[in-house]
Amino acid sequence: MSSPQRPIRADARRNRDLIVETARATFASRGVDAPLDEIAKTAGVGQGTLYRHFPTREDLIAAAISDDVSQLVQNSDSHELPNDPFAALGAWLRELALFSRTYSGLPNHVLDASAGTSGSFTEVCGQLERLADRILVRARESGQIRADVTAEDVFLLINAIAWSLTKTQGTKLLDKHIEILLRGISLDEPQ
Amino acid sequence: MSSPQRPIRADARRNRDLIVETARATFASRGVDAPLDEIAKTAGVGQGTLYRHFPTREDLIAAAISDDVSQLVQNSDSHELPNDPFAALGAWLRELALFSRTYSGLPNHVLDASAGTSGSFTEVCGQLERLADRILVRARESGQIRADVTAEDVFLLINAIAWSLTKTQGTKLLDKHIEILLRGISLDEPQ
DNA sequence: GCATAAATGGACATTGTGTCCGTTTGAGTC
DNA sequence: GACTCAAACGGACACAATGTCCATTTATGC
Repeated sequence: MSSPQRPIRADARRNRDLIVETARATFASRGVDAPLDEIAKTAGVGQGTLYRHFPTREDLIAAAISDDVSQLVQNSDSHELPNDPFAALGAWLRELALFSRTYSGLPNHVLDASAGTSGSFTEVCGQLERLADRILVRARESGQIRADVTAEDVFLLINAIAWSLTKTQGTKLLDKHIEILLRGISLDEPQ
Repeated sequence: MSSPQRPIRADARRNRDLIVETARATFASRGVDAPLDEIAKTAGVGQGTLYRHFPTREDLIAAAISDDVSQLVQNSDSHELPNDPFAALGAWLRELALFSRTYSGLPNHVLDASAGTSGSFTEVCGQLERLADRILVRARESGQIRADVTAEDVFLLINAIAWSLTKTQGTKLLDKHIEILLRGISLDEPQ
């Protein structure tokens, strides 16, 4: 269909990478709602350049977290090795929540992205959602999860939990709330 | 300690009430993050007037939702009549979540307020949190709730659920997620 | 009526977003 | 190596929202 008429220019590629790298650092330290002009300035490019490469903030977020998400997808494989799909689900949910924390404010955008139908950020979230579905289905097939609980439910709930604890230190509450969630969606009492 | 040196002036009181009433309507229709200058303009007062009465947005939100919260507190009494504290908890959580929905964006501020230590909005949230505690304790005493689950947990979780469904129509998902929460915090399987 | 402090309201400074457009520059061509 | 031209650049600008400041107005007690 649409073949790249011309290869991307070297300086453009360089600037793009520089912006993404700067955004990653800035988002990690100041949250994903950090001023974009500050990122542009730190990267040493004009605002126009930043906005041409990433028309919306979420496009930039998508580019910034893309590597982390890939990592998350890979890690899920290692969780699936042990033959306890339920435990694998719990471990992965925990990892997802901890990741959310790395970039403060992220859950807000994840929620927005679920509503949207296109865009690179929605794409990245879709990856995670599909992965959640795979892991959930496996746990359900092994008879540990209620049949009426969908991946959408679990994804919404874990994102909500991550959101409500973005300003909380430590993992005590997080672990507790994940455990409550798991108990709520499990088929029979885990005890 | 601090006696009111002078009674509040009549025009000030009138303007204050006008602002609150306008804010209620605006917050209900456009969410609690609606521009404050728009509220001032709609109320027919200057921005300075609005900001003197309500130095922060959350002060204004507190004033706007104060009546609703009182209503919520009163309703809880009627829920407590039936001798099933667990069901009463569920009914009240549902009502709280539905209330959150009335003012889109509210859960964000509720979360912020939990961190803060003063301010009228924190005050209002405190009312709700104490109420949650009372209802939870009653359910726990009747042996239906896990001992390690606190009112803070429940308040955080119901707020998180309400947050994640602010843009969702209907109550299907909401009811489902509340049910998952209840199951997660219950002592033995409700089935 | 008059004095006075409270209350007013809109101009202003500030911060962040996103667009526009004159200028610069990289990459093929001769 | 000079030339061309579209791609890329960057910062000025328009816009939106927040919160402050202060000259003016007004309600209230005397």
